[in-house]
Amino acid sequence: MKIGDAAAESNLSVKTVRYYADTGLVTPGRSESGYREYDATTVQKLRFVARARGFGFSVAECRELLSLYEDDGRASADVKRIAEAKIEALDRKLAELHELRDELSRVAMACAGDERAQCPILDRFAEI
Amino acid sequence: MKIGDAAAESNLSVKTVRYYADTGLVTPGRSESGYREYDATTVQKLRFVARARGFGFSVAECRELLSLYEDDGRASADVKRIAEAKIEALDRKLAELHELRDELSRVAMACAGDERAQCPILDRFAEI
DNA sequence: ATAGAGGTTCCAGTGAGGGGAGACTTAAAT
DNA sequence: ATTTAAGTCTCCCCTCACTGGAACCTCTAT
Repeated sequence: MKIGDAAAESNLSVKTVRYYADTGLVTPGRSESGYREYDATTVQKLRFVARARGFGFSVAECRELLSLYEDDGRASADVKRIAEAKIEALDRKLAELHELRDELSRVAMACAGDERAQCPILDRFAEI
Repeated sequence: MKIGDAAAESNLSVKTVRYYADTGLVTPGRSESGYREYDATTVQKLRFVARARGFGFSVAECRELLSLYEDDGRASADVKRIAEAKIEALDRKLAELHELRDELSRVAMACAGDERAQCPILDRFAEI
């Protein structure tokens, strides 16, 4: 199957699928005329990567997960370690964003939001 | 004051301060020899931007906030609107990350994490 | 006089693609 | 059989907010 169908079947854009081939994440064949040719296995890998990306894994992490996926001799512990590191990273990010959100919310609440110039939000950013 | 001191006083890197000058976010003067010259007002603007960036605002948003900060005739409503839009964006991001975190956590919990190949995490990504 | 610290410009790269040009191939409609 | 439309190819520039480095210049201290 050609790239357009492979993209549709994996819920990725054609540009993204081409990018994944360019960076060696998947290796489609080539037709005589030079078109990339995707077989079922390769499309399945694309889908795998699309889902892992959706879970917040970087392309580099997807590469690692994909090689474990392809490795019959893998240990599930290796996969779990990657997932747990990602969960911890998500927790850190969540805590940071939450704190930001709360302080911004506090400051915004104190702002009258009228036609006057006085503004606690700007004051907070300008704080000496 | 020269760029190194301005950077130190605003908790930014020299590279960042130069970038902000290149993109017109702040406009330092120039000494005869060509060095950027930062006065107190300009350093204060750098500090303002550094804090706003720390709150998650993009440089473009900082530009907008900075122009309100400099505008004596501003209405605090304009600032509040920007802040509330950012809070809503943060809420959306938080909800998304939280959902991700929880599902990843559920899936990881189901993984034995041993030397066997069977892995619910990979299964989840490979799901048909 | 010279060493070193700090300044200048410009170029390249990051992650993960998106947009578009110009050339080519393929599939469908006439 | 021909034409047209859609799809694909490579290539290059753009994003965001910087960071790193090279080559060169200026200032200060010894």
